[in-house]
Amino acid sequence: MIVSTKGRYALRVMVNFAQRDSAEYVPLKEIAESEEISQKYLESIMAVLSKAGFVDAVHGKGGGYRLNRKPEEYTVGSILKLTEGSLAAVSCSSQGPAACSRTQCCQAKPMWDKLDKMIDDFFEGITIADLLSAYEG
Amino acid sequence: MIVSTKGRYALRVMVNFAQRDSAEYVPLKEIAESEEISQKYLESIMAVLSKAGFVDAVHGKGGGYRLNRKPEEYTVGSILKLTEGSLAAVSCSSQGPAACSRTQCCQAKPMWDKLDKMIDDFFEGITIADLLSAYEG
DNA sequence: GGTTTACCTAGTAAGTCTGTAGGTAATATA
DNA sequence: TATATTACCTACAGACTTACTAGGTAAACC
Repeated sequence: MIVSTKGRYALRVMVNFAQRDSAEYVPLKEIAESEEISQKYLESIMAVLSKAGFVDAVHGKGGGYRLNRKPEEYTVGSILKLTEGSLAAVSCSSQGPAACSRTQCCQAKPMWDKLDKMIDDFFEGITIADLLSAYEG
Repeated sequence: MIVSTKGRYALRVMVNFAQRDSAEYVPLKEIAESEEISQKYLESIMAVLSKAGFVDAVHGKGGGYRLNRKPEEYTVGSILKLTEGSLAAVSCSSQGPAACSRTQCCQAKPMWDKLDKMIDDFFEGITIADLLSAYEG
């Protein structure tokens, strides 16, 4: 599996926002109920989206969250990379602690690299606006 | 991440076999040392490959494992699906306990389906023979 | 001051990943 | 027949991830 509930919930929430009046702030509670997602769990997801500047947030009554760009300006890739951390097909090809010592001689490396690029291109080619209009590829 | 060490080890082992005399049986110990994989962990992977008929196995001295087809007859997809269980991009689109109740109205479903097909086509289009000859796509 | 909202830290039960440990069964060789 | 060599089997375990829950604090509005 490449995309967990965290990324999928983030996408659903962004689509939900996109379906509403773009000027209106919607409280987390309302989104959570509308999407049947645990309110507390959704908090952690909204925190990520808010911190990254994907949504505006205001406190207090009448507050909540709203998109700050047009739906077509959010790629699915940008949302998934933000919430999932990485969309890499294998852990070994990345830099860092999981990096593989056989990278130099790995006969599968070009395959993983090509797959990573294919997946990235795929997700970067789809926007929230595409999902809104019942995306069919 | 979509492919864990289990699947990657399986691929490496299959490539290792393909580089040897196809008639010769190679003991697990030798493969494990050659690939620097834990012998005990590799046992569990070979058990899967053997049970599925991907390799022949014989007990006793002079025994071990060997391929029973030509390298070009093993797709990467068949090996990964066998060892990983599934290559699905999301858990919710599959049948079974993880199935999503929103399948009917899910606006992202066509996207996941298309991605799954893309990944499947990708892996089914590459064979062990391709990896042998330094696959470059 | 009180309500409504976002924001923050911490914990946790269940599952997965990556192995280990210790045996039994089959085959070849002496 | 005895012994070594190999595959095969069951069970466990520590670290990590996933998908939450619990309980607060801070900001904005009335």
